[in-house]
Amino acid sequence: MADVDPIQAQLIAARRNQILDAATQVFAEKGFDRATIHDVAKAAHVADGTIYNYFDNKTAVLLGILDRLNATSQREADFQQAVHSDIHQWLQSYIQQRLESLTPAAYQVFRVLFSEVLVNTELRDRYFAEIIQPTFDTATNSYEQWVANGTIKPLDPALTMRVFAASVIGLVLLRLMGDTELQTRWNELPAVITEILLKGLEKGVTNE
Amino acid sequence: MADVDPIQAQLIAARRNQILDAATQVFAEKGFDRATIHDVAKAAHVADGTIYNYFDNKTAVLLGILDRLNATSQREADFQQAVHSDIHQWLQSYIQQRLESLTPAAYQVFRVLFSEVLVNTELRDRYFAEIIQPTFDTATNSYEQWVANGTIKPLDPALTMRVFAASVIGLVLLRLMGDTELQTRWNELPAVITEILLKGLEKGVTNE
Amino acid sequence: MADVDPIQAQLIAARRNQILDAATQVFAEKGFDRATIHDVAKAAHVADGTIYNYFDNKTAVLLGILDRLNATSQREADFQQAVHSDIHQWLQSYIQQRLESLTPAAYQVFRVLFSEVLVNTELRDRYFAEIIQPTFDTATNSYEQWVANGTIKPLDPALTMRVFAASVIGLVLLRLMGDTELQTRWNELPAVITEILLKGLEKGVTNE
Amino acid sequence: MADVDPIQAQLIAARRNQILDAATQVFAEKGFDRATIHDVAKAAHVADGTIYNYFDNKTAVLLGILDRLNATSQREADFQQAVHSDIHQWLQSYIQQRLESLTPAAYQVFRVLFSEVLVNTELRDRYFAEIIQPTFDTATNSYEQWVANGTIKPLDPALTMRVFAASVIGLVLLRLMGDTELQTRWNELPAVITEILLKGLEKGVTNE
DNA sequence: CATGAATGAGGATTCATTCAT
DNA sequence: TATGAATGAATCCTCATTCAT
Repeated sequence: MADVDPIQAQLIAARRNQILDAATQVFAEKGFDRATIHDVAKAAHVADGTIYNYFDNKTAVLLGILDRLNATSQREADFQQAVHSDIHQWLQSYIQQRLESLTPAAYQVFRVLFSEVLVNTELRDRYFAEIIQPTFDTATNSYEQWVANGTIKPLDPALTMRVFAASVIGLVLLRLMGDTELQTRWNELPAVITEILLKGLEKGVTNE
Repeated sequence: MADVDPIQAQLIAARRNQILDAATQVFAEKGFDRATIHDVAKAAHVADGTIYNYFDNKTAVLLGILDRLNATSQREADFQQAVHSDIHQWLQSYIQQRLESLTPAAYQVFRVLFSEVLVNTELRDRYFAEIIQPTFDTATNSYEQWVANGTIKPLDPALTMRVFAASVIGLVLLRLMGDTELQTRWNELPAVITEILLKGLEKGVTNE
Repeated sequence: MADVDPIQAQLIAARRNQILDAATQVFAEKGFDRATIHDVAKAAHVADGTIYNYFDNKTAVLLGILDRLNATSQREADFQQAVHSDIHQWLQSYIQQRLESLTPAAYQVFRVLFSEVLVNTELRDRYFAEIIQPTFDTATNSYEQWVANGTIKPLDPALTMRVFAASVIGLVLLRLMGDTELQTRWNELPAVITEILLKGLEKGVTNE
Repeated sequence: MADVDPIQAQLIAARRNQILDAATQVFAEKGFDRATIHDVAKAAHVADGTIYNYFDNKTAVLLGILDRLNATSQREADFQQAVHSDIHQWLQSYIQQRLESLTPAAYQVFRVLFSEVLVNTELRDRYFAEIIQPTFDTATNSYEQWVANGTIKPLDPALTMRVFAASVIGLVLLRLMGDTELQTRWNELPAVITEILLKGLEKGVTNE
């Protein structure tokens, strides 16, 4: 009952992650409801009961996946702060991050999360409050600075950022839905998106 | 035992639709797996067993929802054909249709469908083959004509159309995820999207 | 509501038999419980509900099969009476009747009946009281006459008759269980049985 | 994860047998289909779900009963081998075994088995291939030896052995059908059967 | 009488969760 | 802590039966 045994804590964290990795995989393949705790336990190479030493119940495992994503995007957001002064850099960085960081593992996380978020009010509220909303707030902030800079058209920041985010999220969704074209040409996308989005926004280009 | 009694057929179709309406509602609220046949039956004001007079099993009800969507988008696609000659018109029409036609009922359909499609391989394949792929094929076709017309930059058609579609689908997804900003300002979007997307694509504007 | 319209009565009887024929077939193939009323209705080329115009419930259909068998064996028993004076004739007649009359249809009746009788107390009691017991009583009666005649060893009549009956019933059972040897050589059996049973029973043969 | 933990294995076997005992009892009383898993679980003093830790489904429980019978008769058959040289001994042994070993428990097994075998093709095939056919093969073999010995009439072995078996099986069936006469005088039967069957078969007696 | 759609009780099966070892 | 057998509530689905047409 040592309050904080660092070795112990690391072991616990490692086991939690082992279970979350397995759960992500399994949930993505079968969906949260069709996947059983037994499936997850098997994939994590532990006994069914062991899962309950680390999570209160099946739903807590799902929230655990969300929490890890949350922590990850927090770290990424912090990183963002530093490079948001220039829209070109920011967009580049944003799209790179969102698209190129879509490793097979992350891929699965979104599969599970999008799927559940759509039909699970509680999860939806948490996901929106913890991940989406902060992202928009930061982005909108940056956008207003770029407009003030005079580098960007003074379109409505909230809606414009949402169109930006939507195009990226939408591409992820289309890929998750099985679009092979996107899968094979994924790394060509940043250039195309930047071309489409920016060339219509840069002040100097449109105003004669 | 008449092969096709038209009155009988209509009654059957009506009852099927009654069940599909209820199922759409219920599946959207709870998710496909968490919703029970009893829930659907109650919402449709029929007995549990009645569902099975019209559908082989619970999965068939879900596929029934997909089939109706399929029929609907088929009709819409036919309508599209007529007005695709001009990109302004087409984009207007496309975005209007996708965004403004998002009635509360359609809204629910997408909730269920996106959620399931993400984690259900069979459904994903059907959805992609029957709805997404044909849409892309038609759109890519139109795009190539506009490029030939000289009204549009010669970007890669496949990827460009996907960015277009993604921005619309992404907005739907963000709204389904509970973004209140999008919900309240939904009808402002077509103008914003058109502004962002087109101004970067029209040849005369960017060149020179 | 005519009390006895002979034409009507015949139609009703015909329809009842049509249903019982179908039920016999279906019950024999799937077993009473696994067979559904719908199965029977389909086989009888009537609607499900029609069956309930002729029988109170599913069990009553089964009892209807028993009743027909009952009537048949009653007629056969009456016929027996006439020819029971000589054991050779009687045995011949008995075995012929039981074995050779095992038409495919009758075959199915026994399948159903044996199967259900074994695990259905009510049916068992009725079957025994209405068919088996009377047969034994008649047979025992005859046997005692043959003993009095001096043509037969004075073994215990009740047990001996049961061994006789058992050998016949047992052969039917073995055949119902799928013994192909019995199936192909079924008509050789009367001779073999008679040889085995009688040669050990005829007084003159065993006593020097 | 030891491959075979003998203690564990014994516990599992014990629990399996506990369930099979209960199932035999319950199936015999109500019939396979009318008996519910809940009935079996209650009789076995376990929860419904526990049954499924030991058997794939309800049918597998029935097959488990068959398998135990199979194992038993295998052991009995081995025992038979030793004493089959003399027909008197063999018949004595065979009838003793078949009739006297009809304990109340075995009694129940036959009730279920006969009942199901009659209307379940899959079970019928297995039962015949695994139990009946081997018995006949062994018996026919012995019979041919006795004929060669000159102690027995050269009747057709296959049919004769079937008449033998049929008389025993038939008696079991008659008893299962509720014949009280057989029930109370069961132990007199071996003598009667032997008398009837053998006296007609022994060469010396009939010839001359 | 014949029909067959509607009913809903009943039952096989699954699976999250507990807990003794 | 790790285990996995036991549990029983929950759910899909079947099917005997009814009844309006």
